[in-house]
Amino acid sequence: MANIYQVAERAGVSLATVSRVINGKSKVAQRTKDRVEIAMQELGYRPNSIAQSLASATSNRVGILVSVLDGPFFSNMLASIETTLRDAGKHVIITAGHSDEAKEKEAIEFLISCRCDALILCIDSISDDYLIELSDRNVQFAVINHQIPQIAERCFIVDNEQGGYLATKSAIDKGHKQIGYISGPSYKEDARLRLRGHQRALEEAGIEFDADYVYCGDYHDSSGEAGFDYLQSLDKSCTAIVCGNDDMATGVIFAARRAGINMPQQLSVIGFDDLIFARYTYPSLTSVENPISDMGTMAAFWILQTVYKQSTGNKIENLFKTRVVVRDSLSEPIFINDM
Amino acid sequence: MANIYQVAERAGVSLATVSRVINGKSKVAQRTKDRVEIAMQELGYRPNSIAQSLASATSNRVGILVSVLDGPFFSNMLASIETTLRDAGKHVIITAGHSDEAKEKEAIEFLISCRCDALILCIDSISDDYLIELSDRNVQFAVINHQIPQIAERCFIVDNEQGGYLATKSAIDKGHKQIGYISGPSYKEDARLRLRGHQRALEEAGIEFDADYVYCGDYHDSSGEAGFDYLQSLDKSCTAIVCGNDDMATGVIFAARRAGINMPQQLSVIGFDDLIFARYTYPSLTSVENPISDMGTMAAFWILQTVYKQSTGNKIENLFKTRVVVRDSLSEPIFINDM
DNA sequence: TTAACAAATGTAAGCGCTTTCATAATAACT
DNA sequence: AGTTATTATGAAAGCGCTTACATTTGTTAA
Repeated sequence: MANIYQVAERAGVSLATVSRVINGKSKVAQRTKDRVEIAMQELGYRPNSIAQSLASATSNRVGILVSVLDGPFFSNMLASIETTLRDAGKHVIITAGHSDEAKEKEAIEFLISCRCDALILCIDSISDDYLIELSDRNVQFAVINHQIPQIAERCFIVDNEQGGYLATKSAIDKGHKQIGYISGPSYKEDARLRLRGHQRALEEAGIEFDADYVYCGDYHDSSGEAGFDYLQSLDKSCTAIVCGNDDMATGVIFAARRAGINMPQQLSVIGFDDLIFARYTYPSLTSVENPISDMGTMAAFWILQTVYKQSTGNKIENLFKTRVVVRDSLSEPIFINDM
Repeated sequence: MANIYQVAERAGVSLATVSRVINGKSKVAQRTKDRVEIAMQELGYRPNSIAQSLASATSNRVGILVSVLDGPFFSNMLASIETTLRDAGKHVIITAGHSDEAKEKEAIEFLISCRCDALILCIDSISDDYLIELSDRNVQFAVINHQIPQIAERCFIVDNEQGGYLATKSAIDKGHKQIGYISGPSYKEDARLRLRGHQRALEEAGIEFDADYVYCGDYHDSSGEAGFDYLQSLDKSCTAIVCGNDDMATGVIFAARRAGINMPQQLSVIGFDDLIFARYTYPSLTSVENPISDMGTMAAFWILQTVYKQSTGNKIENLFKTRVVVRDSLSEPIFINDM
């Protein structure tokens, strides 16, 4: 493949001029520019991005760390990040951290050693301190789904409290009063915030919060099943169960069907994340939309503006609001007299 | 970050020697090697992969083209490719072609201009001729899910005919005789092969093939619904419907439930691909496993061996067999006398 | 016409490595 | 010890660009 010298020779200019027309920064006379462009055309020239990177000390690479590559949660986000960054001529290097602190750190170091200009991190297990240290080391990065006050401007998060609030409120609005809640693990900030939103919705509706009606799961469907069994065992059974995520909601639906419960007539179920399969469950799952892919795009914009000094014309928002996507799993409760 | 000169200076050797210990190819005396390694340690040195690429004319990049990044079909494959290649120290650049010929070509050219050493292509719309031309241009690439006789050794495909055969056979084995088939679009090779497998299974069981019981869909769930409606309108209604993929099978399940049909008692449904949501449908979907992620891994191995001359110790297989994953949507038919 | 300045282009030094070839050090022989 | 075959190391060119600086060309005003 042709290189810059050959283009320069063919166009009868020096290689510096060719470089100028490639980068379009400094001024080149229109006539010379045309000549160079024709020469590039004729030779099928493509700048060697590796040489460009070496010479300019900018790799045009952005590293992405997600906990898992497969699974529906991140793939939309990856897709939108990739599109945004590719349009800006950046390459994306994707790695998985598998929710393990050592692996996450290793992945970050890998991305740094790839000379990424910036990182987008969806971390699970890494401490805030490590990230703050990274930021002190002058590593450029954005964080998705995790709030760190010291570096808030580079954190992009969903309003989990609001999501939890909306989920429970949508049940209350339908007339539910006995509402169970299956939470994610309490060491996770998002799980705590969603639960807090749930409480606020109850409070606001004048329904007393009863900790017995909260089951603490682990975000996997099996704990949804366990949570359902637990909630069933209580004195007053719930007419609705709000879950910290869709996986657990699926577990609830499984277990409830196994128990011969009619949904949504006897039991409404609400999830969180609105994953792709929410529409495939039966009944199809009402869920709180998690705008993870918008957050990815925003993080990409932030990087383009902050790191690459490109003005994308987008206003940077750090906090994303949720909304409830209503499907069949939520309906008015049926009150059966005196059971 | 330290560079190779600083390491050389600290270790009291020339940079050539440092380069040798980095690459581990040529011999270096143990004593010098130790000194260099200590120096690298002390300086926290990491070779600059960009400079390495430029000097060695190997980018260590592998480009991946899939039709869509989101969606469950490719994400497993991406994950396994990424893992395999990263373990071998290669970077992965991922692009999406969106099932559009122009975009797919553009994506390929993008990957080439990224100086990828090799490509893994999951193409939808690009002609064989273009790929053969690519291969003549000496571009190294593997193709997944598409068979091109002239370059068969770099094509990794699933045995679609066998998959179609197994799907229908599993219905026949349960006692079904009236089996409808909803095919993917006939311009797609995989759709044709799956249908051919279906025919073979019927033949083998002595069931006469009736083209009326084949509906040609487009691989989307809406065409599953349409296919169901069509098959219902026929004289003899089917006790089982075999579908060219899971999306259409989902459509069948939706439409059948809307029509008040009990599954699987009155109707068995079989899909193809065994996507993640197959277990979330109700009834959960029996489906033919599509080992797409194994094919991805194999393509990665092939590249490591062929392009990078690393012996991975894996035997390269080009054809992948399928198996049926049995779930609730398949059962014995109930024959109702004289309806 | 020419001095004074701006705009366009060229020159050349890197960027941090790999790799060929030459040289120095060591080992293995008479 | 002297010669030759091996092995370890160093010197230097080059990968294809970017960019600071130098030089040339073009433009304008006196």
